Amino acid sequence: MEKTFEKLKNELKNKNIRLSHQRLKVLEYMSTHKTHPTVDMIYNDLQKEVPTLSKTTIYNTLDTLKNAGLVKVVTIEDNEVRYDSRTHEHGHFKCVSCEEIFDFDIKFDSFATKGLDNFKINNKDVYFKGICPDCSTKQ
Amino acid sequence: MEKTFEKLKNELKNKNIRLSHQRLKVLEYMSTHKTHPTVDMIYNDLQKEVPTLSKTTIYNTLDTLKNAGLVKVVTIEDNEVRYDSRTHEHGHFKCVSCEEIFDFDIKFDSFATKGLDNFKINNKDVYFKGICPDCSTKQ
DNA sequence: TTTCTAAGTTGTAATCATTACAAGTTAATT
DNA sequence: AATTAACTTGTAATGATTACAACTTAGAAA
Repeated sequence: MEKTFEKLKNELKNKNIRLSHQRLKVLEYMSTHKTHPTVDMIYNDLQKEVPTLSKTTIYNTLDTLKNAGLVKVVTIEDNEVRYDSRTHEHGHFKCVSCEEIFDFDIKFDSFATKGLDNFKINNKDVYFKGICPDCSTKQ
Repeated sequence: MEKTFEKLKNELKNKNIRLSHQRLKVLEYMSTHKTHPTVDMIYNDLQKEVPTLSKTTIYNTLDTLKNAGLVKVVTIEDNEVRYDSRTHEHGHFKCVSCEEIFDFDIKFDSFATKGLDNFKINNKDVYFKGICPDCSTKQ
């Protein structure tokens, strides 16, 4: 069940976050591009529509959206930060060949963990790396 | 079953990686400090023993050790990279209050995943965030 | 042991992502 | 339409990581 741009817009309104032109553009971009983009990808794409857009604004906006729970940060590699607007629980798989990031379903409750009694868990991330089917057959 | 420094040293030898003084110092540090240190922490601590040590060497060495499978990179936050010499399968929990990273046992096979048929998985990372028991009681 | 050399180390400089900041602009309330 | 706190922008500062060239060394060979 994906959230539409309109729904996301309402969520911002409800949280008293101003609906600036730039913010809405970034939000719309995130809701239509499920590619786990980097700041640079967002910047390069959106600049075509909004030439005055600043990269600082994208950083600020993503931070705002992150705090509002509308986007998630994906740190699957140590040298790039990606953003994800799918906020339901799922895992991330990065193909080390084509660099694409795939979402996959995962039941966090199914984890058999030991040694976390009395730990308050607020956030769970599951990152896999390997080769995607397309890249496997190409080799 | 933790690997001793001697065992790690042999693993380097077997992989034809030269046993330079600096490399052995970093390796020894990693095998005795299970704190998931950053490059800076390693640098600051080791400089006391090896004053001429360069930060570049630490980056190079950690990269070598990573490729040799003797250390793992932990990217639980988007603004710091940590290193781990425990290479058996386990998860990482970061306390957002005291910033400490805890290891926990987890059976990767217990994951119920959907949508990863035909994906070759080479690497799995599980990152949790929250509050550790000590910080919970202090509040 | 001594010699030799490919590989490793070092310090400096370059790069790249992110953040700080001050001046100008705007959403949205009155 | 006026007001103002919040937002945006461009530039500059910061901080982590990488590139590179000169120097040093581990370890093989003689």
